Amino acid sequence: MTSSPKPLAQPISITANTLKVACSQCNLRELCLPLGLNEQEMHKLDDLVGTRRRVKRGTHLYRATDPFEAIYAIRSGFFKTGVIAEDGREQVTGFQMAGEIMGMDGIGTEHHTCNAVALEDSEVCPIPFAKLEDMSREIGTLQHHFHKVMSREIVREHGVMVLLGTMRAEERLAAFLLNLSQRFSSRGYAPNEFHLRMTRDEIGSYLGLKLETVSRTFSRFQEDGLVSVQQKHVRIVDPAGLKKLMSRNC
Amino acid sequence: MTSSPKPLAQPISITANTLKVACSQCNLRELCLPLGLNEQEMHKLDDLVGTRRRVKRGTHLYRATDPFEAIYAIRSGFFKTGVIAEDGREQVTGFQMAGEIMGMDGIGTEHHTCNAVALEDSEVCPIPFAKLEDMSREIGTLQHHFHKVMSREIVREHGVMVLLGTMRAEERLAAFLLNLSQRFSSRGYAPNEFHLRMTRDEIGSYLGLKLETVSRTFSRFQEDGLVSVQQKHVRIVDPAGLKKLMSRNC
DNA sequence: ACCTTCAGTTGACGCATGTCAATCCTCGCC
DNA sequence: GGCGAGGATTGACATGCGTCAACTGAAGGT
Repeated sequence: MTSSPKPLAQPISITANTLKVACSQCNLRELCLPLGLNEQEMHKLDDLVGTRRRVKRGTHLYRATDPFEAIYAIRSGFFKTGVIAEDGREQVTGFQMAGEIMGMDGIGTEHHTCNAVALEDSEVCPIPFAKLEDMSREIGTLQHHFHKVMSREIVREHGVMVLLGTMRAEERLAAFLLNLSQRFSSRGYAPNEFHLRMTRDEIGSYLGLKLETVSRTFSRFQEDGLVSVQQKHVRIVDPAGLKKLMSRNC
Repeated sequence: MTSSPKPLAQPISITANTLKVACSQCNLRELCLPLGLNEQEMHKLDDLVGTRRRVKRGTHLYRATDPFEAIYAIRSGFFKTGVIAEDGREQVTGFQMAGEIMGMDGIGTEHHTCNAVALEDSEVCPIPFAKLEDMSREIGTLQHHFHKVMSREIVREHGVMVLLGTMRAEERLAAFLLNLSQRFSSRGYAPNEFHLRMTRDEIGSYLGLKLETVSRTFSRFQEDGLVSVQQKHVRIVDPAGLKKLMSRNC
């Protein structure tokens, strides 16, 4: 159903039975924390990253209030992060895929402030944060790149604020699909055909909509020939049409 | 009209005619970047921070696409930050006051991604970012505190996402007022009486509402005896009532 | 002090999205 | 292979907020 991954630049095969895989050998390194490091620096990073941790679908990688010790690079799989307000309302704050970094919300308060849940069986590389700071003091490239990663998270959230603050349902869903498409694409997957890992309810929470509205909007897109949807399987038929939809009504 | 500032802990008088004022002498240091540094480290930081820059009301501190060179600590005044989507829609992403740090959105792309506009005559302390990274490699405390500042920005934005994604107009405005109240309070100003520096339109943009809705909601709060509003002057009459409003209807 | 301009308030009305409910579809499990 | 449960779809109806418009009030400049 889902398209198979195409290799990224310089693919490197990994022996299947080693749980600990070095950054220097990881085919995600161009998307992940090691970006920009030279050979020697990358090997130092290998020592930093802990052994990989499997997270089964539906289970938490961390929960709000857990003590903060590490950030996590996603080696494979798919996650959602979300916060729960005092009164119990839940808001999905993001969906994360391979090569992305999670857990930076915990630095400020020494404990996590979101929940992170695997939406499919996944693997993460824990990066003990105290050690990351130590190594950042030695390797300027690493320090700078980590700052970039955090900054981009801030900018990503600005984008979500624009979405939630100014867009109508159709525009929100179009923006969501195009964003997923772009991220799958940059990981070597087909940009226009993919499997949604999350439910309509989770999409709705992320987009500030009710699940019924998400479902109806998908149906409308299908009627209009923009996408073809069957449950969680999505094919973007008319990417340009989706883009145009987002810039109308200004 | 507005209450006068009460001194923070350990107030230190500043000679009025020096434009460059050291962090070590700044009465905002407990709120700002130097937090947690010892005497010696603080003096190093003094060399890092550039001369203060005045920003007149209504003018930009920086604009989206400006090359990124420094982050800014607000010495005095009040700012808004916002992004403009491709199609021209504007979304206010935050309001910043003394002691807060702005500009971290620019790290990831080497140029700023928001606009920052002074809502009253203000002063900022520019912190050249390359130098901050250099010094962070020497002073672990500074490095760690900077990471905390960025992390808290991420968490703050999560809060805005909850607001925009799940709250109704009344709840949004109540949350907004209580947030301002808390921040004024921690700067030594009266928590329950303050002057809004922004227009109804800017509040609306931040809260994902139209200015008419903001205005109507203020009026309703006044009828219900929660606040007393006259244009930009706000007095919170019943803080507990506002808080209760936010946790209803879950 | 007056005028101009911009911000804020208020009302009437419409629409997009939420709410409630019934039904259908899929997938995993026995 | 059939069954059960949860996810998804669709319809009918309700409502909160947006839109449009008129009016009021405050601030700033000459």
